Parts: sequence; C-alpha cells; structure tokens
Amino acid sequence: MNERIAQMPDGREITIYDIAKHLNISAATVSRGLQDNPVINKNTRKKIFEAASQLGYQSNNFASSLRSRQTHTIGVLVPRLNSYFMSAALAGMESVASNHGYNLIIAQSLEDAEKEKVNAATMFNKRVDGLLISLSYDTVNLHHLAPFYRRKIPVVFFDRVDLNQDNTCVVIDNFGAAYNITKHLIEQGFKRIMHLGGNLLRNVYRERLEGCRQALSDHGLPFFEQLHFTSTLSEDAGVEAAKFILGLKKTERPDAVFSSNDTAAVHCMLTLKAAGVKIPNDIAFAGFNNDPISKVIEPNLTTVNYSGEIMGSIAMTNLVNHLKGISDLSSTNSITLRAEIITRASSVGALVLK
Amino acid sequence: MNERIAQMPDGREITIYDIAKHLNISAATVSRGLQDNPVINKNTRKKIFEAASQLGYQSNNFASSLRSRQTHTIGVLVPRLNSYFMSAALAGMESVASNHGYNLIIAQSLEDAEKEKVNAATMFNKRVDGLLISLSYDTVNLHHLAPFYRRKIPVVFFDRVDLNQDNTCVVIDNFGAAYNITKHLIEQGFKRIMHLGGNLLRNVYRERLEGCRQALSDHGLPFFEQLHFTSTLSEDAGVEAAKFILGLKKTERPDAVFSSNDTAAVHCMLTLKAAGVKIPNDIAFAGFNNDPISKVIEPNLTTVNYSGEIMGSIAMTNLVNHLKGISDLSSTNSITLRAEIITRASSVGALVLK
DNA sequence: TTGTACGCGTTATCAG
DNA sequence: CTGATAACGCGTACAA
Repeated sequence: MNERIAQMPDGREITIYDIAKHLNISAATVSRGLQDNPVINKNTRKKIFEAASQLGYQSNNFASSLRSRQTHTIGVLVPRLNSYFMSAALAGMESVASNHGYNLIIAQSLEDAEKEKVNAATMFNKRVDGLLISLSYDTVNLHHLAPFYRRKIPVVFFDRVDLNQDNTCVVIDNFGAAYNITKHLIEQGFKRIMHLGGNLLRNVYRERLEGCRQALSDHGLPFFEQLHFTSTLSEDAGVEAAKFILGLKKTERPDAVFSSNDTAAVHCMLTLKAAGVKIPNDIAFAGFNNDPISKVIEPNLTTVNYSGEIMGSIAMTNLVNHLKGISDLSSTNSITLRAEIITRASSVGALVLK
Repeated sequence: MNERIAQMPDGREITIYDIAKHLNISAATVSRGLQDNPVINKNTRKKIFEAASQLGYQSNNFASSLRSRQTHTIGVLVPRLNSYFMSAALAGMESVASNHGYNLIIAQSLEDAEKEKVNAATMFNKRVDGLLISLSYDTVNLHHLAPFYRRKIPVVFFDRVDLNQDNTCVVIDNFGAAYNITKHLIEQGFKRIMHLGGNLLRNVYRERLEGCRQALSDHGLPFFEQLHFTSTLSEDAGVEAAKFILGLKKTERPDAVFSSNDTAAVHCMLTLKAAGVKIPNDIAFAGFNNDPISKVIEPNLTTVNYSGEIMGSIAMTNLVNHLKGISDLSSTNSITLRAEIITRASSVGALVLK
C-alpha cells in the first residue's frame, strides 16, 4: 500500500494518460484495464494496476460520471436527521449502499415542503442514480419529483410515503399496528381512549388514527373527537398534551392514551407523573416506534416496534437491485415490513383494578 | 414555475448549447449568464433564465465540477449515524452546508478503522471540497487522510479528534467537564468512584478519564484501578458494568459511578435498579452527553451537556468559511465549545445520608 | 488484444 | 459585453 500521493510537477492530478505514457500504452487500454474489462491481457492489467498505485492515481468520478451517466450516488431526503428511527434507517441504508459501491447524499427537509422541493432539485442536478424519500410534515403533492419520473430515475418511498400513486413504498402496516395496540388497551379494560396524532396528510399518522378508530368501533366503544390531540409529536407537544389532560375535569379525562410516537407519549407521561397522575392506574399509555426512551421511562412504555435499520436496508436494497437490473421497481409496488406490539407495564392492570 | 422537463427529441438532456441556439447567442454567454456573472447584460441574463426555465434546463454538476474542480460537496465521516449526539451534529452540519450551497456525502465507519480508511478514499475520489471527520473507535493513525493534506483539501475534526498534529478541531473541554462532574460527586460525599470509560485511543475518553483521576487526586481520594471499567459504552456494556458491580462484595462496590456516556450509565442504572440497588442512595450516577434518556431515567441523570447541533454547525461553518476564503483554517487550530454540568437527582443526597 | 478519435456538458482563456 | 475555441478526464465505437 503506497501512502504517497504522486502529483504532476505542475500540480495536476494523475490521469489515465499519465499511466499510459508511463507504460507506453494507450489511455484506452488503461481505462479498460482499470475497469477489469476481460478483453485486456492479464499481464497488461497487472502492469496497469501497479503503475496506477505507484503513481498514486485516483480515478476522477466526475469525468467518469459525465461519460457514463452514472454517479453511483443515491439521494436520501428525510424530514429530520435527528431522530432515533431516522438515524437507524440511515445507518441501514448506508451499509447496503456502501456494500454495493454507492454513496449517499443526505438532506433534510426540516419538515418543510418548500425545503423538500429545493433539496429534490439539488439532488436531481447532482444526478443521483436513485432517490430514497420520506415525506415532510406538510408536503401536499409530488410535483417536485416529476423530474425524476421523467428521466426514469427510480424513487423509493419509505415510512412516510404516498400510496395514492403507483410508487414503490417500504412501509409497515400502520393501520394494523394501531388497531392491535388499541385493541390491547381495550382488552385491558380501558374505555376512554385518547389519541395523540400527527398531521393527517401523512399516511403514517392517518392510518394510525384510523386503526385506533376502527378498533374502538369494532369493540363498541366511542372515539371521543375532543380527545383527538393533533400535534407535531415533539417533546413539547407531549407536554402540551399533558397540560390539556390536566385541564380536563377528572371525569372527562381519558383512562388511556395511544400516542403516534414514543417521544410525545413519554414526555406526556413525565408531565402527568410530575402532577401526581399514576400510570397506568389513573391513565395508561401506549406509544409507537420503540424508541430507546420507551425502555427507560417508568413504567416502561407499551409500544410498536419496527426497525428503522431494516426498513432502511430493505428500501436501499430494492433501489440498488433495480439500478443493477436485478429486479424491477415496478414489480414491487409496496413492501410491508413486520411491526410488533411490545407490551410493557404502562398499559396493563386496569381490568384487575376496576 | 415550469414543472415540465423538456428533453431533446433524441433523449438527450437540455444543455447550455440548446439555450444558446434558442437565443442565437453563444454557449459561453449562457454559461456566464447562468452564473450571474456581472459582465453579462442584464437583459441578456434575463432572457437566458427565461429560456432555461422554458426549456427545462438542469445544470450538469459533473461537467461543471470537471471543469471548475469544485464539487460543492463536503464529506462527513462519522463512527455511527445512529446516536442522538451524532444525528444532532449532522443536522447542524446539514443546515449550514445547505445554506451555503454545499451538499453532504455522509458515511459511517461503524467504529472500524479499516472502513474509515475505505470511506476516506471514496470521499477523496468523489473530490469532496472538504472533509469533516470524527474518528472511529480504533483508528490509530491518520495515514488515510494524507491524500487530503497533500491536495490541500481542508479537513476539520470534531468531537473525536486528533490533537497530536496541528489539525483544526472542534471539541469541548472533556478534561474540565469530567473534572467538574467528578468534583461534584466528591462534594456530595462519595468516595469510591467508579469510572465507565471508552477506548483511550480517543481523546474524548482519555481526557474524561484523566479529568476524573485529577479531581480525585486533588481531593485526596484514590482512583481504584479495579473500578475502571473500559468498554464500548453501549447499552450492553452498561448492563455488563452493572453485572460487574453486582458481582463485587458490598464493601468493594463503588458508591458512585461516572460514566463517559449516558447510554452506558442509564442501562447500568436500569440493571442495578432491577437488582434492588437504590440510586443514588446505594450508588450515585453521573453520565456524559445529556442524551434524551438522561431526562427520562429515574432518578434523572446528572450529566454533561454539549450540543451536537452547535458542534456540527461550528465545524461546518469553519470549513465553509475556509472554502470561501473568508477565513483560514490554519489560523484556528482548535475551537473549544461550552460544556456544562447538569445536576440531577441521580447524584445528590449522599452527604445528607451519611 | 490494443490503439485512434471523438464526445460527454461545462468553464476558462483569449480575442474582439 | 460577447464569441470562438480549447480544455477538464474518462469511456467507447470503430478500426487495426
């Protein structure tokens, strides 16, 4: 391994021409040799690699991309980078991409549709080979992705997807998971169930709400519209939700809360606990995401577990397979990953007590 | 805003030549107009932008990079993507970069020096304009960064840095923070202080250990080598540390633990609590990072707060300023950011009780 | 198996 | 202020 980086006297970088000159062969041969093109004589190839390493050659990706129209770069556009789920998803994506020789360009929309639009344009201009996207909080249409479709650049949605079009999506069964976790609460004897939900523009929050409603209705229980608290599901939103609950007359308070994410659930719990509310005896809780905090809060939070890492790697694997011609995106419209209810102390015991 | 993406009849993309032909001017003028070059007539520029938008022109970054030798892309090389601190740091970096017209290529070393090396090479080949790096767990030298120095591509280290060379680093005062938090424990009356530490190859863990030692020695207390537990500071490591403590005779157990991160501290606490150990009465705790879980664990964890977001944005701002010629990296060798002790219930009360 | 010659889309240089 | 032309470094028909 040669640590020295050679350089031409005038400061230019080493090119295949320099290698060619060095070996008295043509640049075309060098180019082919470097690509392991089988038509090249084994011995020649060997000499090319030796010379390349000796001269400190580093291939120039732009020139290559310009010519081959492939960047080996994949754009990843997410709402926020700093959540446990998203960083796990990114980690999964990065591993798969890296294993297949692809790099990631990552940008965050900060939950802003306008920034998502700008980022999409940037990625398009950078000529990413494919795009992985999870929609921002308030994205209303997919016009900003039109350039990708137009040029047949594959786009894979994950988690926060758009199911109205025939897009390739990697998701979980949000409706089913919400249904089951609500059913679990009902089976524990809870009857006034509150829902902390997100923006209904996003499939994940819409379906979780619907799953909750359906479970209630299937069990002959009402959904209290006044107990449907919509927010961004942030820490602060959790605190606000708690204040809302504390502001209700005791008889109007929910006996259980199903939150569309763990962050809001946990910070709601903390605030309630500080106000003397007993969990789960006074109010039970269930969340969504199996965030690390759900195992730390006391009582531990019942939640829905699904792996960001797996979702990220599945999404990326699909994209890469498509790019390599191994599979076709159009053949797999939607991939639904496993999500499981994890029952913990925050949601049990009501039946026993009542 | 024109949503249609035009395309030449033969499938080629629109180029500046097409715009030039359309307006009966030269491609050079178009290029200059698009770059807002002041020498271009205002009216001409306007016509160029109109034609570009009308034809659905999208600039080709490769061609541009090939020619201008600038990619407007910054490489970010981190140990892992999925930690709270790191995702906050990335979010900070992304915001600043994006505001200055730069994109991020992000890769993770997964704490493996070899992968860090490969990633560095990839980024170099992608011709990133600059590199931001936080070292992997077991990186022992900086040979893999030599190509960057050779070509004068600016490198900025953050958090896990290498202070032995004259690198530009963005850090906190790990020694001081560890010193102060240990002092805090001592002032609460604790005398047998255990340290959960990381790999001493990394400045952050080495300095935290040293700060701890110094505080003990300054207060006439011994540092018990057998109570120096080195690990990766993962969740599992926290559990292992707890098992280690539980395996000690009661008289040999520490009365306080200072952990180099919150994750290990919290999972150590959880395991101890499950075994009936009272915190802080039996064993007090202090962590590092102010991870969200530190506010959820009971009792809340005393810790050191420093902002990943700020560290990321400062590091990126410095790099970008350098790239834009606003400042020189060599003039700022090391930037030390504020870190503060946050005292919470996990570490108080011992004096009162003893 | 190798070489020749050209094009990818942009920007820099030098004239005008 | 604008135009013509030559790079930038690589990949690939086509020819040998």
